[in-house]
Amino acid sequence: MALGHAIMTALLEDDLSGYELAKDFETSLGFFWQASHQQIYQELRKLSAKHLLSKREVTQRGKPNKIVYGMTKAGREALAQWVFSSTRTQAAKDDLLVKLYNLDVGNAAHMAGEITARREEMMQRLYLYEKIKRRHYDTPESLPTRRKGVYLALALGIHQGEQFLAWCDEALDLLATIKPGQA
Amino acid sequence: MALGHAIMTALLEDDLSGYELAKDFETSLGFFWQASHQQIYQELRKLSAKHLLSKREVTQRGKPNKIVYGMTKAGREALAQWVFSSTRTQAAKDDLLVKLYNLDVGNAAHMAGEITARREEMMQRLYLYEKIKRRHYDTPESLPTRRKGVYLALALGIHQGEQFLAWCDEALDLLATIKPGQA
DNA sequence: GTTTACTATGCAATATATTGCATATCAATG
DNA sequence: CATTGATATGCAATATATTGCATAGTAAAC
Repeated sequence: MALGHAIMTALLEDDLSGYELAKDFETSLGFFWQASHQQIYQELRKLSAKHLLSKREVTQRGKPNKIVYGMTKAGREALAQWVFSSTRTQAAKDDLLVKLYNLDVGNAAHMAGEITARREEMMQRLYLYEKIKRRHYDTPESLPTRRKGVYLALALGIHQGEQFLAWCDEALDLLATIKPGQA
Repeated sequence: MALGHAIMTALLEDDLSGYELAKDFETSLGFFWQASHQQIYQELRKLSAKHLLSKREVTQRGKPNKIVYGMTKAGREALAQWVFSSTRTQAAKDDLLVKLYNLDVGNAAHMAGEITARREEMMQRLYLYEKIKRRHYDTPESLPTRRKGVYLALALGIHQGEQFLAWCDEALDLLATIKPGQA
């Protein structure tokens, strides 16, 4: 139940409602673990049923009331223990790669278009990563321990992003050599 | 139904049984899309129910009979069309990154162990990738179109793998600075 | 003043994935 | 000769994820 652990991780420092969590997942931890609001709401209910999270309703003016979740002692313990479980590498399942296996003269231009779009997307994400890095994680050695971990996740995102850009360029070059009428 | 498309892609060149497909998925396409045999068998039945695959039973001596699947005309058309659908980037969901957000002095040594294991795994995979590349994809510009696509997938795997190794080294260096008794 | 966007949560149905188990034959290992 | 491993397929149950829809108030835009 990795989503549960991702949610608990996000709740380590702040108590949040499902809506706030869903927003959070679009940035920060969500860079590495995406989840829709439906998934988050369901998981929150499960986790609080297991007493890993506490819930309390917060009355609001002008807005619907929200249900704010927070970690319980049991939750903190379960999360801390989970870190010690061993997990294997998971292959990144990306449609783009399956599509590449289907490359032919007829779809080469479309593939180049998709790769260009991905490149653009990644550029924007990298810009954001770099901004966060410069602002909060400039001198990793002097960070408190937990933030060193966050820095490492960010560093992986940056490295992989940069390498992805380089790959896009290589791919676009090679795709450009594919002309209709060839084998 | 991306798994279905991955399966059809694997069946483009050869007709295969579920068992053979499951083996194939451990190498080649499976580098980029993992699936268990249960998933594959179920998906095969669905695809043949939709007439995207044909099935025939092959009697064997000394082994259980196998059911061999092959692409139908409808399957080839559906697959070719799917390539033109647009798909977004999916964040790689990796437990390791969520765990890193939970880094503290107590689990730093464990995290270093996991990263070392991942590094080792990746080294072996890279060795395999490089072997395949040298043997079959040495001069990408002169490959037939479809194999250019496979080459690009492989190139992405190699680039990302190499960058992952570099990240592991950085991570292990930083983790080594975490000593019990610090903040 | 009506449409759109944001806050906030949820149900229901379907699709996809994982885990555990079951069956059956043959070949090789110990 | 009993166990293990490879070949070959499958059911059932559960877990996880996606899609579409529903509700409901406020604020800002047009």
